Formats: sequence, C-alpha cells, structure tokens
Amino acid sequence: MDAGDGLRMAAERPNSRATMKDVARVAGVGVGTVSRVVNGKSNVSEESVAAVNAAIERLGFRRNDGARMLRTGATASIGLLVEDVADPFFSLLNRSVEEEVLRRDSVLLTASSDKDPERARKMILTFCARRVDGLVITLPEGGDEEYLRAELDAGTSMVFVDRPPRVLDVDAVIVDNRGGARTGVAHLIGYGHRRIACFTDRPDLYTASERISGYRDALEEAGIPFDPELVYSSATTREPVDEPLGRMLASDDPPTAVFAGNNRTSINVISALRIHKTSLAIVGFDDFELADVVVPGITVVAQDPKAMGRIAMGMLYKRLDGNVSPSQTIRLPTRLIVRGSGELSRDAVLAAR
Amino acid sequence: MDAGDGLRMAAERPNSRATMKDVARVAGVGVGTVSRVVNGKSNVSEESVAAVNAAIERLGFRRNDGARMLRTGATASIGLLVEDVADPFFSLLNRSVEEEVLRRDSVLLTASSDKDPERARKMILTFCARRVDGLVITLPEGGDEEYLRAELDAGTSMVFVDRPPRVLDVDAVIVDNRGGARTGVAHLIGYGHRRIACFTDRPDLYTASERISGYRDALEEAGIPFDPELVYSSATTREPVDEPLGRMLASDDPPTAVFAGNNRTSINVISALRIHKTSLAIVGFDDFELADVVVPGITVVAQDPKAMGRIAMGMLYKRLDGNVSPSQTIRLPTRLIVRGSGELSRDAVLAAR
DNA sequence: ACAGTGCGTGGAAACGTTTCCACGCGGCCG
DNA sequence: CGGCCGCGTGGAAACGTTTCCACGCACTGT
Repeated sequence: MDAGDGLRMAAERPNSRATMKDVARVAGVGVGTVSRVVNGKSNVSEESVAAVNAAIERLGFRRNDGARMLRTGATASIGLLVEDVADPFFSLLNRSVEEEVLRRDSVLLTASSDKDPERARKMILTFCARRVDGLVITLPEGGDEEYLRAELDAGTSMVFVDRPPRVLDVDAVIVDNRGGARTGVAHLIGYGHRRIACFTDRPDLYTASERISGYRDALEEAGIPFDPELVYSSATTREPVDEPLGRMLASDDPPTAVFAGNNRTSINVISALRIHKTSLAIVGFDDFELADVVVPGITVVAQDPKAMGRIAMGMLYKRLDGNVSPSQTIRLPTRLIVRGSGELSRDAVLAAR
Repeated sequence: MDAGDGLRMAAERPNSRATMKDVARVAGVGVGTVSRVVNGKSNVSEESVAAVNAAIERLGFRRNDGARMLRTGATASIGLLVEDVADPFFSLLNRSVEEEVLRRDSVLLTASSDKDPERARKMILTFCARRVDGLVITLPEGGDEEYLRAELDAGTSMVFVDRPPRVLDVDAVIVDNRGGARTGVAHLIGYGHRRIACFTDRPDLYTASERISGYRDALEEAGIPFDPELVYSSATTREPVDEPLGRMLASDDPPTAVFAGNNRTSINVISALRIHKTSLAIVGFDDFELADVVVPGITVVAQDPKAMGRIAMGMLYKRLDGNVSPSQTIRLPTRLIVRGSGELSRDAVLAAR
C-alpha cells in the first residue's frame, strides 16, 4: 500500500471524509500510530509523526468526534435548557454558560422551553439521548419532574438554574427573589410610600410568587397593611397594564409607588403611567438595558445572570469530576441600583397631583 | 438467557446505561428486533413489540444517538456561530434558528465568536469534528475564510448570515444595510435636515461600512455635500459619544439630526444629547426594546432577525436535501418604524436653540 | 405434493475511533 | 553471551447502533 493508493481511495468516496485508516495507508503506518499522533501521545518516532501529519494535511483529515465519544464514553458536551434564549436574562445566562463550557473544550447544546413542560421534556430527553455530560436546566412550571430521575440515576449530572427543584435531589442556583423584592419595596417605603402597587407575572411562576412574598415581607416589616387591590398579576408579560393601573389610580386611596416584578412589566408600567399622564415612584425587579436612558432612570433590583451561569457550571463540573457531597441550592444576592425612579418621594408624588 | 439474567447484567454496571443488547436479553429477542421496535419499523410481531417495550421500560433504556449517528452518518445537528448569543439581534436570530432546527428534530450547537476570528475558527472546526449536518455562520471580520473551504469540500453545508462571504461560494442572507440607511437618512432629509451627523461602529465592519455608504447615498441624492466632520466611527459600541458629539455641536454649522448606525450607538447618542441638554432629530439603525418607551420614541430602521434565521435555515435544509443550484445571497429589506424622534423638523430643532 | 412467497426473526458486519496486547529490535547488565 | 527491558509499532477488540443477509416457517397456487 503506497501513498498513491491511499489518495485514490479517498477520492473514490467523494462526499465522505478521510478516516484514520486512509491516513494510515497514505502515511504507511498503522491506525494505532495515527491515533497516537492525532492525540499527541509521546511515544511515537519523529518520522512517523511527520508522515502522519503530512497525510492528514493532504487528505484534509479531521477526527470524527462522534466515533471517539462512542469509544471513550465522554461526549464533552453540555445541554442548556432555558425559557427563551432570546430573553435578555437567559441570553446572558446562556453566554456565561458558554464561556465555562469553552474553557473545558466542550460544546454547548441549547434549547428554549418556551415555558412548555412538554417541549422541555422532549429537549431534555433528546440531550440525554445525545449523552451530554451534564445539563443546565430551567424547568418550566407545571410539568412533572419525575422523568428526570431516570436520567439522574443513569448518571447524567444536572443543575437547576433560576428555579429550585421541587422533589429532585439536585444542585441549583437561584436568585434571592424574596429578599430582593423585600429590599426594593423597603426602599420605596423609605421614601415615605405606604400605598405601593405590585405588578407581577402569573403567580404560579416560582419567581413571581417569591417576589410577591418579598413585597409582603417589606410591608409587614413596616406595619403597612397588605391590600390585595394593589396587586396585579398579569397572564403574560406582554399584556399592557394601563387598565388595571387606571383602576388603582381611580380608587379612594391610590398608590404613590409601584413595584414591578420583572423587567418587561417595568416597561409596561412605564408605558401605562405615560398613558395616564402621572408619575409614581417605581422600583423594578431585574435590570434592563436603557433603564438609565429613560427619565428618570429606573431604579431596579438587579440580578446577575452571568454569575448564575458561572456558578452553575462550577457546580456541574465538580459533579462531573466526581464530587458526591449532598446537593445544595445556592441563593444569589441581588443588588439595588438607584437611578431616580425609586427615589421620588411620596410627598413629591402627591404634590404633583 | 432469561430476564433475570439481563437485569443482573445491567445492575452490574451501575453508572452505565442499558444497551440494546441488554434489552434484547431481557426481552428474549435479538438486537435486530429491538432496533426495529425502537425505530417503529412495521414488520415486528405484536408479542415482540410488547416484550421489547416492557424491557425498555424496565431497564430505562434510551437509544444512544451518538452510536446511531456513527452508523447512519447523519448527526441531526446544526451548528450556529454568531457574534454574541447575548446580543439582542443575535439572540433573536438564535431563537428563530432553533425553531427551524426543532421542526426537523435536530439539535442546535451554539457558540459566540466575540468578534475573534481565531475563536470563530476553533468553534467551527469543533462543530465540523462533531460532524454537524450544517452550519449557520456570522464570520467575524479580519479572519481568513479559506479554512472553511476544506470543510465545504468535505461536504458540510453552510449559510452565512448578516455578512456575505468574501471569496467562498456559499449561500448567505443579509440585511439591506445600505438601502436601509439610505431610507433612514432620507427620512431625516424629508424633515428639512441638511446637516446630519452619522455615528457608527468601526468602519472595517461590513455592516458599518454599508450603512455609511447608505448615508452618503441619501445625501448625494438630495444634493447635500458630504462632510467627514459629521461622521464618527467609534472603536467599540460601548464607548460614549458625548465628546465627539460635543465637538460637532460646537462647530460653525452644527448638525440638526443624527443617524445612529446601530442600536447601542443610538442609546449612546441619546445619553450624549442628554448630557449636552439639546435635542436633535434621531433615526437609528436596528430596533430595540424600549425604543418606544423613551420620549420621544426613537424612529428606527428595523431589521428582522427572526426572518433572517428562518430563511437561512430554509436555504440550508434545501442544500441538505440535495439542492445543488448556484449559491445565492438574499438581501432582506428593512422597515422604517416612525416613533417621533425622526420627525423632529429642522425648524423645530433650530427654534429650540 | 412441491416450489414459490412473504413475514418475522437472529446474527454478523460495519461505522471511526481508542485502547490494549503482543511483537520485533536494539542496548544494557549480569 | 543470554536474558531483560523499553520503545515504537501494528493490529484486533470494543463502544452501541443500523442494516443486510439468510433462515425457518406458514401459506398459497399450481
């Protein structure tokens, strides 16, 4: 078998890539030697290395990682499931997970659940069928968690992000939603407000219900009675809120401030206020680009999606490296960013009426 | 070999998943039959189907797609490389590509080049080593395109997005940057403006240079002389622009309008105008959330990243299905969204001075 | 009765790697 | 001078699928 033979052989299968066998033939060595060269093993003679590299160059050989994984069992890939990769929060999370994955020379599979438990399930099982080394999951509400147990038992590591597991014994990294909301609302109370409206997502969402709890915590701490009339949970975050806000403003004892439970709702509230030509103090949960471009800048309780991704990947890789300590849930602190909208005092709001 | 035997066998390798062989043993059939059942082939007796399904259930078997692909050659996976998955534009593109990938029951590998040609190269080659069926690529400027040719020749289909190929013969879908910029600037001219500043990205970026060309086209059409003093290309999009804007405003013949070449620059311009306590007419390229929340709302030349992803995937799958027609570049139209900032007339701006 | 047909089936080969084992060969030490 | 070591090497087995081939069996039509 000489070099010409090998070349001809590769040419005979036009749309198929050269394999180690082809390379071996062209280089005049065995496949074992090719494998050793490709993987940079030391015990190969210089001539062999040169011959193999020349053949690789000539044939445009590229190792088939799929085959490699079948043999070695490690796929060097991580699956990420979030609600929506186009959401500002999750896209930052995505990016920071990617950064960690890259550091380990792995590859990242991504998918959006779109809040659909069935879609989430399908994607996760697909990832498992691909035998990813680990999973980073934001599990949508309302689905069954149980099917994950089988994958867990089969040895697939996973970390939950943004939401804690309900029954599964897995690591998680979440945001201190309750504490953050409490801080934000307390900030408003500090400026004299006692009638504070609360606009959030559907309350069956974990994050939304936690933030509502934090809102109530702050009220309670200040001895302010909770008024359900001041709480509005929209079905979707795209839904405008000018109608419910208008109702509150028209009441006997209208709010002088608003706590918005997520960034899209913050925007909806701003639009609604503009429609009603009023200004109230606002604190929003979750920072957003341009929060400092509107006037006044929007004071927010900021989360740190990048840290969430980084920490989640740290936990995951520890598991992959064999850590078997009991699972833990890490609660990330939030940060209040003061920009003006939250520092409008009760007196100033009332004076403008 | 009875069922108990198979179970014991699976249990003996605790952290390893059951294989078709295990299933076959437990079900008392051959691996061929298991494969047929798993793949829903028709010519299997009902008893066999039942037995196999029972065994699958019992062992928690899940087909190893990696092995399957090695055999079949199709990996049912697509690689996506963009500049940054956390960028609003690219994250929407990402999502729409994901949607198409999902429809074909494939899986999506994603990566951010971070504008680094070397990083891009590494990720693309990694994807190729994984033998993705196809690639969707936003290639960073300044790198060599040549290494892609080998992959192309080896049979990996690819589509370029957001930027056309320089030398390679591949499909692409891009935005009509030049025409869109022309339209936006013409819109300003329509409101009487003749001194229009232009803030963009680094001009060595394809999109930025195209938009500058469009800006010049509009001026030329209206017989307005081009003044390089009114053009500022920032090194990075995070860089504030209050200093260069200040210089322009202090000149003998200051601008009365601004064309901002991308959404982050639009924001920078808004901030800078606020610092200088002036208002000019503004038209920005690329829409952004909240463009309608600031006052006045920002008039923009909108792109459609979702369409870009959808169309790119359509082209890619056509290639995968065997289409060998000459490669083409599709240029997506832009859409002017009128919100107020672009309709501030020259007279109004001058009157406020 | 007998070839032909079709269906359900089991098993082996193949996909492209990695890994392990064994071999040949030179040099070193006893 | 003979055994031993170690190095570079080739080749076979294995990873978990799919696919193909061949077999046995029950029909069918002549």
